Amino acid sequence: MARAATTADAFNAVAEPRRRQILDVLVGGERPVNDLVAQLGLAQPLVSKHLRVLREVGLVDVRDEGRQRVYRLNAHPLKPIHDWLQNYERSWAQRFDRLDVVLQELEDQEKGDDGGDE
Amino acid sequence: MARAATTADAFNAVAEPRRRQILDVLVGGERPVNDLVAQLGLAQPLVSKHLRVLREVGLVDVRDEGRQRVYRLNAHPLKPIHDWLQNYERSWAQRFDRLDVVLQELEDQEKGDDGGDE
DNA sequence: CCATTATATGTCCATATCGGAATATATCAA
DNA sequence: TTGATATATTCCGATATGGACATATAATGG
Repeated sequence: MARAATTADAFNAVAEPRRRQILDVLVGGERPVNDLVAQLGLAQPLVSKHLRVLREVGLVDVRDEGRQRVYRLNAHPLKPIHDWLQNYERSWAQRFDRLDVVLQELEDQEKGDDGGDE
Repeated sequence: MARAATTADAFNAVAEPRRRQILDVLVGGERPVNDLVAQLGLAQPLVSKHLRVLREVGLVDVRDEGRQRVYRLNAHPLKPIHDWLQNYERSWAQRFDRLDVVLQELEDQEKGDDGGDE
């Protein structure tokens, strides 16, 4: 077996930076392919292929609008990623027990502070 | 160019399910490799290889403890993923404006319901 | 019908994957 | 030293990628 298909998962689909860029544009509202091509400065076939992957994972929907195809974001499949991350949120918010970090922490607290930990 | 290396990113590293499983175990505290092998039921070399990837991305730290190597979670590299997702959180929380979805929504509410969305 | 615009698909290549099997390395024990 | 235990690395094969380029499909306007 090789690496899981990019279409296997939102995890896999979103691992590709261009694909993330595409979604980032689509958060601003639906767009026809050429808009994406222009905004991202990528070759049109590339964009189409990335859109295919996103579509297969359900991250975008398409609508035919005359000779254009308008793509629209559907963020739902991202939720599992978010959910998975929840377990770890505390881990990067919380201080580590490595000595240097702990010292930093103490220093910060001594300094008066204006916010507890978030 | 082929697909980005798994070690390129936390995004890429975490796209692999087993790697996520490993991290999921490590949230519970540091573990030597064999513990992971046992808990995950994977071949030892496989686990070692996945751990290498996680190490290269900085998601785990290692400590030598006698003849064992104890791995410890470092969730920091996951933060970029979380940050990226923030833009989309509203998108799956909010209701969509597609007619069918809206109707569904109304229906569900009328029905009293015993399960929201998953 | 033909040309043009908008998008999708197919072919090719270099690259890197995950997993399995075998083996290397390292530490401890007798 | 020899052996056992714990972990890492190497070699292999099947697979699929992203990108470049060429081409197919589809809709629109003469």
